[in-house]
Amino acid sequence: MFIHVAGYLLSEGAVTRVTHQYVAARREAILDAAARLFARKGITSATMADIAAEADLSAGAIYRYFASKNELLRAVFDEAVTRNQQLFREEALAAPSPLEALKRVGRRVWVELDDRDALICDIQMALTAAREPYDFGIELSRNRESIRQLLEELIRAAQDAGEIDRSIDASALAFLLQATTSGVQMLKLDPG
Amino acid sequence: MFIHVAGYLLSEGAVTRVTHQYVAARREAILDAAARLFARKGITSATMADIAAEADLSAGAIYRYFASKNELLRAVFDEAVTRNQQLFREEALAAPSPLEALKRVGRRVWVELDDRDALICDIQMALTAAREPYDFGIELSRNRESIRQLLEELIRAAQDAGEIDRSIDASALAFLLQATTSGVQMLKLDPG
Amino acid sequence: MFIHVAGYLLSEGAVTRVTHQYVAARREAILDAAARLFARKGITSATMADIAAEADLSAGAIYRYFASKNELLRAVFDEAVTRNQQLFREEALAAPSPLEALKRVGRRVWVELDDRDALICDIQMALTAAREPYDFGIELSRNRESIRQLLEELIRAAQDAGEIDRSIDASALAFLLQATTSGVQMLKLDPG
Amino acid sequence: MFIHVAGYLLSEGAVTRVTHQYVAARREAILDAAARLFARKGITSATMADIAAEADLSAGAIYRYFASKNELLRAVFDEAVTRNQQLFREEALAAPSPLEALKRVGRRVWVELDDRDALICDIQMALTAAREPYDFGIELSRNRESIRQLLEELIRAAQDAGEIDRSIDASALAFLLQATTSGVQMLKLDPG
DNA sequence: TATGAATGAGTTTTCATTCAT
DNA sequence: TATGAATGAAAACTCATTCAT
Repeated sequence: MFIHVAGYLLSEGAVTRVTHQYVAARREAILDAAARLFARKGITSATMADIAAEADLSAGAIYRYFASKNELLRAVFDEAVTRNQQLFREEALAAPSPLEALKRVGRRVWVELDDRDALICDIQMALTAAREPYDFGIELSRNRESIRQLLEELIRAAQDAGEIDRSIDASALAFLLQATTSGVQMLKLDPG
Repeated sequence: MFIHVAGYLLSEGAVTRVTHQYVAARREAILDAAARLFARKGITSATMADIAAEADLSAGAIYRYFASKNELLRAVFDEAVTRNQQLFREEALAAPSPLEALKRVGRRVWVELDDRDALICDIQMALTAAREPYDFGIELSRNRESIRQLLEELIRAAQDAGEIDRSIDASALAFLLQATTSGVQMLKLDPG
Repeated sequence: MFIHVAGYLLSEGAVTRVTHQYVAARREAILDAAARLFARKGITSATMADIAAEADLSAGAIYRYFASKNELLRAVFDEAVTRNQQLFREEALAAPSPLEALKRVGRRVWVELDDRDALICDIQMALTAAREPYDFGIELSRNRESIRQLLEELIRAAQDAGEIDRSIDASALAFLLQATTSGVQMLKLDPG
Repeated sequence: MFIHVAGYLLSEGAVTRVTHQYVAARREAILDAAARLFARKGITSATMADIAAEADLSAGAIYRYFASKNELLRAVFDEAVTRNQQLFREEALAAPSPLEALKRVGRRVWVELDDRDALICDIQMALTAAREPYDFGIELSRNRESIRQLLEELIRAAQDAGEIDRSIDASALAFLLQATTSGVQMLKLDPG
C-alpha cells in the first residue's frame, strides 16, 4: 500500500467514476429488463433467471444491484410512478393555456398507451398495491392523488380563463378524467 | 367400500341425483374458493392447498373436479364473464326505458364495485388475457365486445326515444362509458 | 359428506391413530438422520437433501415435519438435551448410595462416549449455543446448570454419608467433575 | 504499471525486502481475520468476502495469499496448533521447578480462556479434525500427544524432585490434566 | 498486486400433481 | 370420493472462485 499510494491517488477518482457509471448503467438495464418481464409474464412468473438473461447477466449477478426480487419490484414500481408524474408535469408546464394543457396531457396519455409493457406495468402495480397496501400501496396512492390535484388545478384555471363552463364541479371532473384514463388503459389491454 | 353403504340403500336414481347435486355443489364451492384466493393472493401465489382449505377439502380432492390449476383458473374466469354478462342483461331487460336501462346498469356496476374480490378478479382476468391472448383472451374479448354492443344499442334506442341527443356518436359514447366503468374499477382498487 | 357420515365416524379414529403413529415415526426417523448428518458433516454442510436421503425421503418431504432447517436443528438439539438429562437422572435414582451414584454416572458417561455421533452433536451444540446464545444457548445453559446441581447434591449427600471428605468444596468438585467429563469428550474426539 | 513506479526507484534489494515484509504482514492479517470470523460465524458461514473485509482487502485479493478457503482454514489451524505448543513450552522452560512449571502452564491456560475467539477456534478445530481425520486430524493429534508427553515429563520430574507423590500414575494424571483443561474450555463456552 | 463484477454450482424452500389407502 | 404423504421440478438466493482492469 505504501508503495502504491501515489498511483492510487491518481487513479482512484477515475476508476471510481467509471465504475459508478458502469454500475448505474447495469442497474438501469436490470430495471428495464425486469419491467419488461414483469409485464410479459407477470411478477411471480418472471424468474430472476429470466430477468438476468434479458439483461445479459447471470441470475446471481442481479443480487449485487438489488437485495431481493421484492426490492427489484419496488424499484420497478418507483420508476413507473416517477415516469407517470413526469409525463403529466412536462405537458402541463409546456402548454400555453389551461385547456390546452388538459388536451395535451390527454393526447400524451393516449400516445403512451402504445407502450404495452408500461401499460401492463401500471395495472399490475395497482393490483399489487391493492393486495399489499402497506408495502406497495402508499406511494401509489399518493401518486394518484397528486395527479388528480394537478388535473383539478388545470380545470379550475381553465374555468377562470373562461375555457370551461364554471358550473362544472372541477373535482368531480378531475376524478372522471382520471377514471376514464384508467379505463381506456384497461380497454387497451384487450388483445382483440 | 363400507363408507358408501348408506348411499346404496337408496334407489339408483336417487343416489345418482344426490351425487350429482353433491358434485355440483362441491365444484361451485371450489370455484368460489379459488376466485376469492386468486383475488386476495394473486393467481400464482394462491396454492391448491390454500384453495382446498378454503373450500373445506384436501388438496388432492380438487383434482376430481378440475384437471389442473390452469383449468380451475379458466373456470373461474368463465364464471366471472358469465356473471358480468348476466348483470348487464338483467338490468337492461328489466328497465322501462332505454335511458333508464343505462342508468340502472350504471348503478348496478357501481354497487358491484364493493365486491372487492370480484373487482380484483376482473382486473386480473384482463391482465391474464393480455398476456396469454390465445389461452384466455378470446372469450374475454368477445365478452367485452358484446357488452359494448349492448350499450350501443341502448344508446341508440334512447336516441330514438328522444332521451339522448341524436348528434352524439352512439358507438363512441358506448366506448367511453365502458372505459369509464373500467376506470372507476381501477380507482376503486386504490387502498388509500 | 352426508352420505359418508357413518363410515367416517367409524373409520376416522382408526385412520387418525395409524396416521399419527406413522407421522411420529417419520418425524423420529428424520430427527435421527439429521442428528447423524449434522454430526458427520457439520450443521451447515449437511444439506436437507442429505438428511432426506438418510431418512429415505425426498428433500421436500421434510418440510411436512419441520418448518425449516433451523427448526430441525433445534429439534435435534432438544433431543440431545433430553437424552443427557435422562442419562444422569436414571443412574442417580437407581444407585444404592450417593457415591455409588456418582460412580455410575461416571461409568455411564464413559460408555456413552462411544456414540461418536452423539459426542459430536453435544460439542456442536455447545459451539452453536456459544455463537447464537439467544436462539440456542438458553436451554443448553439451563441444562448444564441442572446437571451441575445434581452432581453437587450427590457430592453433599456422599459427604453426609461419610463417603467423601467433608473438607472438600462440593460446588467446586461438581464443577471439576463436569469439566473433566466435557474434557474427556473432547479428547475422545481425537481421531488418533 | 504506473502504480509501481515509486517502488522501482528503490534498489532491487530494498524493494524485495519491503515487498516480502508487506506480503508477510498481509498474510498474517488475513490469517487473523479468518480466525476471528471462523470463530464468530463458523467455518462455513464465514464468507471469503467477510474475511477480506475484516482484513481490509477485497475478496479476490485473498487468493494471492491462499489458494482456497480450505487452504486458509488449514493455515488458521496450523497457527492455532503452533500457538498452543508455544504457550506450553514457554511456561515450562521459564519455570524454576517442575511443579511450578505445571502450575504456570495451568495459570496460563486459564488466562487464555478469556480469548473467546481462540477458544472457539480450538474446539472447532477438534470438531473438524474429528470429521476429516486425514485432512485435518493428523497434525492435531500429534499436537495433543506432544503436549501430553510434556505434561507427563513435568509430572515425572516433579515426582523425582519429591514435589508430587510417587505413587501417582504420571501418564494417567497427564491425561486427566489435559482432559480437565479441555473440559474447562467447554464450560467457558457456556454463554450463561 | 488489488479490485470487484461476474459466474455457476449448490442450497433451502415451495408447490402442483400423483397415488396408496 | 376424500385424504394427505410423497415426489420432483422449479425458484430465490448465496458464495467460492475467476478474471479483466
